[in-house]
Parts: sequence; structure tokens; C-alpha cells
Amino acid sequence: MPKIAYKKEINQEATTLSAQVFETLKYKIIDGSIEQGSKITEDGLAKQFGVSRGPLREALRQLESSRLIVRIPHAGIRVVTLTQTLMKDIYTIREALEGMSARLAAENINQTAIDELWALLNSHEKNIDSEDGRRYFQDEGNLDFHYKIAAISNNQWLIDLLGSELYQLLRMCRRKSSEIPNRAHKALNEHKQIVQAIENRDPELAELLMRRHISGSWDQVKDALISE
Amino acid sequence: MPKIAYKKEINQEATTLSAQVFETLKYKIIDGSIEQGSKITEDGLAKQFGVSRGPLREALRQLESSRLIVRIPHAGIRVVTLTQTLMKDIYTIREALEGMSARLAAENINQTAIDELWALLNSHEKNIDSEDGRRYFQDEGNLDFHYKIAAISNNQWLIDLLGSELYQLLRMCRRKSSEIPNRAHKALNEHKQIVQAIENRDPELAELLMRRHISGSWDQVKDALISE
DNA sequence: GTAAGCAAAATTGTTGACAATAAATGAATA
DNA sequence: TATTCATTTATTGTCAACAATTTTGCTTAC
Repeated sequence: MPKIAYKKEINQEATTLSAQVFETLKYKIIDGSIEQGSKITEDGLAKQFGVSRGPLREALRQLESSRLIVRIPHAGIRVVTLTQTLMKDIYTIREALEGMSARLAAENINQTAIDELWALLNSHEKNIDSEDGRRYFQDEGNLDFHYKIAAISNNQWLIDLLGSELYQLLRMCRRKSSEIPNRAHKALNEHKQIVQAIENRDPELAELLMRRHISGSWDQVKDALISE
Repeated sequence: MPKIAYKKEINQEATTLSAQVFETLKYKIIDGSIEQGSKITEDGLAKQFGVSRGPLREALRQLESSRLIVRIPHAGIRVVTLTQTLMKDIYTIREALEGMSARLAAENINQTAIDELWALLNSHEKNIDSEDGRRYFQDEGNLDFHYKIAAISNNQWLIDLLGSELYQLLRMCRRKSSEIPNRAHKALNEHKQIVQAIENRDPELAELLMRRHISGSWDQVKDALISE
């Protein structure tokens, strides 16, 4: 079973208190330990983490930039609430950026990267029929794939934007609509088509397929939300 | 002559010291008062602005998230350097996001917004042949147009991303390649075509034209850079 | 003359106390 | 009883001192 990117990121050696708090808080928000929309106070968090308010406030500023919290000057802080509107906005941005990401990947790809992509998809296919495998695929495996494409794009900004902002919120979306009908096989097939287009150095098609893949994924998520 | 968005943003009533410092530093970096790549120290800035290091550090964290400075823990802070690679990355992201922005605008547009767009273009056309007008158009007028399209897209995230990150850096790019041959009339015509597609509620075409417009603009900038 | 290592200086990271602001409480009045 | 206004309380914003870390420059050994 492949490593889980989600966990990987937690233990980045955080050389500074503010960075540690940032990482910890980030994942508490993403995994729901801190409820969406709940109000949080600096003093409470500072005591909870055993740090002073200085580094804490810096961590909060970063969380604000990552769009995980909302600050109102002099008033307070709220954890972000994933409304349907916000989720739609996220998927729209994602479609634009990942479409471009796939296009660039098709332009830049080399043989090593092609092999790695197929290896990743093979590992997904092997595990997809076990329950654990399916869960992994729907959670982190999917993002692993998308992240790998972004990495190949060779556009550092794009990589950061997707990895450090969008995917965090996607994980939260996933939690909000966990009961999506099994889309694993369909998604895997779409992934294969995308890799094939990239291997063929066909930027147009790679972008088209990626965009279709993501907008289809949003349709599923949206339906799962409406039936709530 | 239309108002200049650039100035508009400076005087947002900054209710807090950290916000004031953030705004001021941001524009000092954008307009080149602080040189690209130069190293800056917290103590120096704090004394210069007459604030303590607390709010200053929070402002720096925000500047870091806006990609205007680069921090290395325990080591120091550098103002970002616009290499050709970075500029290419910026234009690529811009092509993806603004393409989507034009598409959404074509889907959401109403008559009022259409009228406003044409009014903006008319005002550009009236002034484009005076020297001031041309300068305005190449600097802020152009961004005014793109920002207006984003606003119509009705995707708040997209609006923020473009307005608070990308366009800041675009202004820096502009400074780096100021001697671009006069592209004003060509650009204005492309703007008109885009608005026409939006008015016709043609999302596909609007996106296509916007992407072509931006990638063409990058070709110009790139050439101006190479000849340096 | 060069490299390694130690000491000093400069810079960033952290803290706890104080000031300013907004929310909550409660008393007085219509 | 409802409403307004002052007072209190809780929370955020700011500061200056202290601790930890890195860089710099000098000394010493080879």
C-alpha cells in the first residue's frame, strides 16, 4: 500500500513553534477535530498548545492565507464553513488549474515520470477491490495522482497552490460528502486515459480529459450534498 | 480619466498596525522602492515604520503568503526576485484562471454588467491616443479590465486569488519590462472581442479568446526580457 | 596560505505584561 | 415590559525584554 501523503506532511520537521502550531491546527481543522464554523479564541488555543500568543498569531495569519480560518479584526476567528457555494468555487478553480497542470505535464513529461505514473495507477488497481484499498483510493490515492501530475508540470507556483491550499480544502469536502456511491473504477479509468494522453504528448487532450474528470467529480459530490 | 485601482487599494482604512505595515510594505515592494532580491531585517523595518516587531512579523507572514517575500527560518527574509521562470509561471497560472474567469463571466453576465464593460472599454478608447491614456491603459487600465471580468465571474476565491496575489506580481513584471512596443490598440481590440463573446453568452469562445490574449501578452513580455 | 574551530555579534524566535477594542451584563427610565 | 446607556468582562492588538540560533570574523594549528 502506498504511503499516505496526508500523514507524510504532518511530520515535516517543524523547526519553529509557529510552524508546529500551524501544521497541527491545519490538520485539526481538516480532519474535523475542530468543527467547521466554530469560533476559536487565541488564549484558548495558546493554552491548549502550551505556547504564547505570539507564535500562535503568526500561525493563525498563515491559516488565514490558506483560507482555513476567517478573521475579523478586533472581533474574532472562525473556522471556515464549507458551504455548497464555496465547494463549487473550489472545484471550479481546481478544474482550471489542474487542466493546465495536465497540459503542462504532457508538454514536459519524460520516460521516468511516465513509468512512475503507470506504477502509481497499477498500485491503485491492485488494491482497489479490497475495502482498505478503495478507501485509500477515494481519500489520498486520488490526491496522490493529482499531485504527481502537478509535480510534473514543473510550475512551482501551481504545485504550491494545489498542494498547500486547494487539496487541504478538498480533504474537508471529502469528509462532508463521504457517502459517495462507489466511483473508484470509473475514476481509475479516467486517470488511465489522462496518463495515456500525457504519454502521447497530447496537451490539448490531457487538459480536456482532466477538466472533464474534475467537473464530473463535482457533479457526484454535488448530488451527495443535495441529498443530505 | 478613470480612477487608478492601484492607488485605491493603498488607502483602505487599515484598522490595525499590522495591516498598515502590510499594505505599505506591499506597495514598496511592488513599485520597486525596496529592491528585488534584497535582504531585509525585522529590526530595520520595525524602526523604519515605528512599530514593534510583533505586528511587523504578522505583516511579513502575510507578505510571505502573497509570495512577495521569501522567509528562511532563523536565517532571514528576502524580497522576491522575478526571474524569467517565475514570470512564465505567473502568466501560465493567469492564463488558466482568467480563462475560467471569462468563461464564468459569459455564463453569469447581466445587462448592467455588459453596459459597464463597454463603458470601461469606451473610456479606454477615448484616452488611448494621449500619452497619459496609453500609459494608464498599459498599467492599470488593463488590470481594471481583467479585474472587472473576474468580479463578474462571481467566484470569490477566483477574485481574491487574482486580485490579491497575481495582479500584485503582474505589476512588478510590468516594471521589469517597461519598454514593450506599443501594444495598446491590439490589446484593446482583443478586449473588445472578449466582451463581445461574453455579451453573446458564449463561454467557450470567451475562455479561448482570453487565453489567447494572455498568452500573446506573455510572448511580448518575454521578448522584451530577452533583449535586456 | 589555508582550513578548522571558537568567540562575539547580529538576527530571528518566544514570552508575559499592558493597552485598546468589542461583546456582554445589568440598571435605570419611558 | 422593552429599551437605552453605562459598566464590566472578555478578547484582540501591541510592546519591550529575553532566549535561541545563525552568521561573521578572528585566532590558531597545520
